[in-house]
Amino acid sequence: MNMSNEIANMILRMLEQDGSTEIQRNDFAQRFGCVPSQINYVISSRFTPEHGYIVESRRGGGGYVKISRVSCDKGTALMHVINSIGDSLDDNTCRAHIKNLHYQKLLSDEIAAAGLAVTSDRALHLLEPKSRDKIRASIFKHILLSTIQKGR
Amino acid sequence: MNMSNEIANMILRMLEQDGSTEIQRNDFAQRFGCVPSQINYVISSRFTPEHGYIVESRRGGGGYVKISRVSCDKGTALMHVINSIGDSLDDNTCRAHIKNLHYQKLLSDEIAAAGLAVTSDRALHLLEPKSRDKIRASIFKHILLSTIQKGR
DNA sequence: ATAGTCAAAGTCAAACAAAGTCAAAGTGAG
DNA sequence: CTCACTTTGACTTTGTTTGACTTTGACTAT
Repeated sequence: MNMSNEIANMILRMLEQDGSTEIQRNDFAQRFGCVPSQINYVISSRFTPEHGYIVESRRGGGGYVKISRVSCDKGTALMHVINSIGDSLDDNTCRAHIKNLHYQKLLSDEIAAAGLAVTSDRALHLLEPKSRDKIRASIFKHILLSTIQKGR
Repeated sequence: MNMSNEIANMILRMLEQDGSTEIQRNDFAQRFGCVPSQINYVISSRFTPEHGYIVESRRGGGGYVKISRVSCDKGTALMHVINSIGDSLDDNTCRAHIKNLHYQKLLSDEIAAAGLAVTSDRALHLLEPKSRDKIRASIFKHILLSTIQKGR
């Protein structure tokens, strides 16, 4: 078993408690006898939004990395949508997704409106069409994820 | 938890009463076992106008530092924020805006979370830092606008 | 009034403490 | 042998802590 997997397993075990942990990147790395940036590697290869996790962090003294699993009830449906989206998403397809999810009551009026506003070609008009679709995909995934967060 | 956070929490607790407190910088620092200028650091990193606070102070004998929370009324407040933003907006400033608006109840939990998600460096990581801030500004304005739309 | 003294608060930069990025080098399954 | 995945480390960026030095205001003695 390679180290990245061991680290990922450790994180997974810690998540079992309440679906969220906070780690100190450097300490953590030391416990595993690896270089700190390996933690970043593990996170970015295994704890992405596509995998169903949200990661927040802070640098500087008393910094941390917090990993949380997004809980799945209506969440699963949204996760399916997220997973169905590649790394690029055009305006029309995006609107269709939002309207559909809204129709299915998986998105509130407010979030649906915000989602449309924020992924519109209008909001992204500064970008070249090609990167526009990439960014749109990223933004759209993030807004969906944010509605899955436990509690909301 | 680092010291700056503890100090900030203390101030926050004191603010809970009536939205305003007065402290003695040196005494305060001593209670926390830190150097007085750390209080300035905490204030200037966490109690800025952008965070929704105003700070007044006086030097000399019997000096003080007074921190108060400011409040506002909706649509106009949001428009002010929108207008105050140029064509570029960094992640920290953006987060501060959102948290402040959320705290002032001008943004719902859900929209605040979505706003954070969608404007995060994480969501925009594909972009070069420079265009990132431009797009963030655009996205942020659009999401605020979407919440002003009549009805919501 | 005026100068002098002391008690605040303010400024600024250096030192320190995290986390993030990126690309080069290593590894192993097919 | 090759390609994807992993490991490593030098360098960057962000956030915190500390302390030496400055400014301001109130009070006191002349």
